[in-house]
Amino acid sequence: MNRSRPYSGLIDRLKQADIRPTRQRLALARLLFAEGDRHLTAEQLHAEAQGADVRVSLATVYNTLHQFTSAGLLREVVVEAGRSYFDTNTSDHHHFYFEDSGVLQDIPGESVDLPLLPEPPKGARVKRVDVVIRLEEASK
Amino acid sequence: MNRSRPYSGLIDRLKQADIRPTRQRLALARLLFAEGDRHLTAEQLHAEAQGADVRVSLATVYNTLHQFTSAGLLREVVVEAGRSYFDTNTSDHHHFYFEDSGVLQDIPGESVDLPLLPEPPKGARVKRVDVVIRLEEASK
DNA sequence: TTTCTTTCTAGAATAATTCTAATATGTTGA
DNA sequence: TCAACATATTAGAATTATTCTAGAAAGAAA
Repeated sequence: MNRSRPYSGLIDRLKQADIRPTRQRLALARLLFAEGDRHLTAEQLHAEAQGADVRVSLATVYNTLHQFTSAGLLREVVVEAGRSYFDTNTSDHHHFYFEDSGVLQDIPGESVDLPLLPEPPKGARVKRVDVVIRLEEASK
Repeated sequence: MNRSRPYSGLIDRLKQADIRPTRQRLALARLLFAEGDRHLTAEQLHAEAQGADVRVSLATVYNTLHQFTSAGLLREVVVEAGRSYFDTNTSDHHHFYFEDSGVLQDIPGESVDLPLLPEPPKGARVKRVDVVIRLEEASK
């Protein structure tokens, strides 16, 4: 990464996705994509932005997350009613979900396979397969 | 099923689950378990109850669905942020989700296997594995 | 610049769900 | 059976996550 132009890569990334690289979209993109794979809710990203002195409204956070998702820069993962996580890893992969803490985590590698995927019903096409392995404290 | 004692089986089922078979719980159980596997939201069950002249409040529908779920009579399935489905099939199985219509459907048989289930992280135990195959209209 | 379009924002609105506290029902023991 | 207690039910208020609205601000184009 080039420290002197921290946004240049992101600007291109947004442009390629046909998303105008505005101040707040860039700032959010930076928080999201700066390092490693992340799984954040809108509230979490909003809080993180506040902490980083990036002033964005929650509505913009939602808008941006949805735009990024439609553009394929993020993937939305639903593991709990009433809360959406946005995953910066858009490749084909699955998740561990720690029910006790609410943490969502990628399952590394190709360690889950679905060799016997059933035929989709007539007239329907498979859009995506979601696999969530729900975990709880071993002591329970 | 014995038509003259439509509740007797259900009463036992609730009692075995340590749930007091009250008027409204029985009525809801009847709607839920009368036939085949079902996937309902609280709102849907509430509406169905109204239609069947069963007067229950929405709060009771929620309470009852959660009690049944904790007792293992139902399984909660989350496929969309902000909406919970309750599945009367509690055996190990997976789902088709028709995104266009919001219909959730069991995948018959054991047609999905997970032969390479990854090791759960230390200190965690697998509580459940959820597989949702998301479908959309083939024409899209 | 000037103009036009898109984006951003605060705050209101909505939807699903949970909470509250008053009332009703079910259960138990005399 | 009925009194006494525990548990359920209810309407409506409260909460939470999210979306909508409409005016202000910023970006793009000429």
